[in-house]
Amino acid sequence: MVERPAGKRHARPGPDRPEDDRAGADEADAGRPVTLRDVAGEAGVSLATASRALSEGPRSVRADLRGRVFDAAAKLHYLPKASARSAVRDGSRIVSLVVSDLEDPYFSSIATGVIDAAARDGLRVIVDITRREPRREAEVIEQAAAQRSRALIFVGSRYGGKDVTARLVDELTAFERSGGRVVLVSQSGLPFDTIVPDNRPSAAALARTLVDIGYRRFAVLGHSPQSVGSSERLDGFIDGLRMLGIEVPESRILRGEDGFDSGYRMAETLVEDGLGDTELVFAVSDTLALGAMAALRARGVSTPERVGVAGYGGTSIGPYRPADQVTTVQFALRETGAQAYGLAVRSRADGERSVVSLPATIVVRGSTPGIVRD
Amino acid sequence: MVERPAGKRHARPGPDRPEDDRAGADEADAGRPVTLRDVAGEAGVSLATASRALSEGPRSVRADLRGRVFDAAAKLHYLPKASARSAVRDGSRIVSLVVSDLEDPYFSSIATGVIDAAARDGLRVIVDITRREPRREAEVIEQAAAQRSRALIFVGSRYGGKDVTARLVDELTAFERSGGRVVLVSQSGLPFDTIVPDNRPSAAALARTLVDIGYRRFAVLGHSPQSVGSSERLDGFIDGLRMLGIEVPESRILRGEDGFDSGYRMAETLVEDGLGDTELVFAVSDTLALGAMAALRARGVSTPERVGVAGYGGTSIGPYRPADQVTTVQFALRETGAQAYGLAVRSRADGERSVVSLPATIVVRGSTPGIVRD
DNA sequence: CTGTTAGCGCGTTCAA
DNA sequence: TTGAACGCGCTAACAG
Repeated sequence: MVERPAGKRHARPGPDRPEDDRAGADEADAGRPVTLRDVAGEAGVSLATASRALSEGPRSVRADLRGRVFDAAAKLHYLPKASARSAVRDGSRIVSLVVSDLEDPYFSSIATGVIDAAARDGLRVIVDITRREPRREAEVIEQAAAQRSRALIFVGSRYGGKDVTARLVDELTAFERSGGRVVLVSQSGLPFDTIVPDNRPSAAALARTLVDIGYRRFAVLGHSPQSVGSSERLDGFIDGLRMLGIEVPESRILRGEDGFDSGYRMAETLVEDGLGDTELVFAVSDTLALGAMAALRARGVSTPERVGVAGYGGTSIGPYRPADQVTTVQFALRETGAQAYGLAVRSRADGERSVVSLPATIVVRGSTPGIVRD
Repeated sequence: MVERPAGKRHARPGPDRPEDDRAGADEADAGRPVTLRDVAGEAGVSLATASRALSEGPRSVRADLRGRVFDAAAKLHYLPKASARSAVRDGSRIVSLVVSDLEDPYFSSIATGVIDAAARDGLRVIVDITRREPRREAEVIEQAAAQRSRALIFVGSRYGGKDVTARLVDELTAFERSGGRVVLVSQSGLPFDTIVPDNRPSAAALARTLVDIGYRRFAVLGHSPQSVGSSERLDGFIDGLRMLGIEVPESRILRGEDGFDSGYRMAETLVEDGLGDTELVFAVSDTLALGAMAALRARGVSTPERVGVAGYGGTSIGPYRPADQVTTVQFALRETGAQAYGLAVRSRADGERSVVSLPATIVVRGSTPGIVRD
């Protein structure tokens, strides 16, 4: 299974080899990977000295020797083998990041934040994609443990049942036993460091903003109550309006799946049932909002002129015409990734858990030009 | 720098410890990572036997012992330490993937393909983001070599000068010396396995398709000639038309930067200079095409009715109205990632290089309804 | 400040 | 088939 020619293992001259072979260093270059021993030999020092010279730590090695070692390393193209390092140092310089779908801009932005932040520390990131399959999740958590990843950052909420979640907690706990740290993003209520979007307050803030620019009569498109996040946004929005003395009639609150088509259908229903005096449609996701916008136009309701549209998420903003750009609530996703990494590597007391909430920004765009009231 | 309490290293009882401690296995569980030795002890066999029992290879171990070892491993939650494995087996079960920008759907789709394909082999993928900075590129290639990554998949074309490219080749070659394989995606002409989009033929195919559905008079928006890919698409499109006996007048060929705004400006210029009998605007990227579409409308040119618009790339397709969905050339990006991985791990003769070209699909959408001619 | 030595946790020889 | 011993490449302890 290993392709290395047998019998070569002992071929390397021991430490007792003659010292006049400095000229022979080039010839021995035949394929065999360069080790620290080669560098030490080339520089005429011991392994320990070579190791110390090349290590980051406090320099306890004479400058000239240090220089010779560096030269030798450069000449031989020496690269310290990471696995050998972590064999003795313990803990690899790797972080594991688990997402359900890397093609979703939400996740790829967070991933970017994690990777960039880790790179600043010289760490690298293994990205795993699970598609929310519990089996796959278990697999990657186990692999991360085997790899002795310094941390495991798990992004995305799970809609699974109690037992599925319990099992996940077990697996993550097992990972922690292997010496790593766990950070959850978007998944709240579990006994690990956590970063969650503050759905409710931010949806309420959006409501206030919309009222500020003149909207008074609203319709709301929600989706699956299974999704904790989307319910929170719906509630937050409605509560936010209520605080301002505005009620959304029950007949103007629709629920369906997530997705463009679902938004389209819900908006169609809305129009068929009679839009009445509705001035703005809020959808709990941007995709839903875009679908609604398309349906409104298809049904002859001009938007944003007759009815404004607002969404939530801030991820699916293409370079389209201003009137098609949806007002939304946006999260600093790259920063979120960076924060998750920060949580993962910060020192903390044993058993201490942090919960940080993701700050949001209200982004007002072409889809809600506002209404001038007098 | 290492937090492990000093002095614990030699605390573990040697192989000469009494054998009646089976009941004590649980109590000794205090934090220390479980090693193969623990498993062997628990199962009452030697390390070698435990190792063989747990290894995938040809089973040369009695069934009952095998069972005992498995039970012990499960009981102790044993996870073989990857770094120790690759210390002796050589070669880690890790692949490095280098992209310039993971938030770009082009790259995140390819990454998804690579990660999924690797997962099927039980390999995991480290993703590095370089933002096209040569220094960062050099860094991650070096880290990948230190990590002994099995392969390095480098995605995206470089627009750097000759010397920058030469240095990149050197670094990648050094990586190969470290025992890994190199696969390039979108970067052609370098001495490694390569996957490239067939820009020219696919642009020509798009041209044929557009002629098929009735278009005869074209304008073309290109961008920076530094980008090899975009020039090829431009040439391919124009040549494709020429084969059908259609010439694009030089005055209808514009060049600028890439991006929405650039497309917008170029289309403005086009309108100001007189659109004439132009029936379709082809832009060498989707983003450019969307910008052009916006500008046309802003200038009162109805699209797709008066002028159709086509783009290239197929990545920036949001869930918008049909009329805003741009006809384009689309690549199977996930599949490309999977192919790149396949190239990376396939066995091949020494020095053999493959070049595979990325198959494209012409996607006709709302922005080019066609023209009925009689 | 330097060199010698002892492992890290595994897979894999070589005898038995 | 099994076990003892070796070594992968490296860092950390211990002497000099």
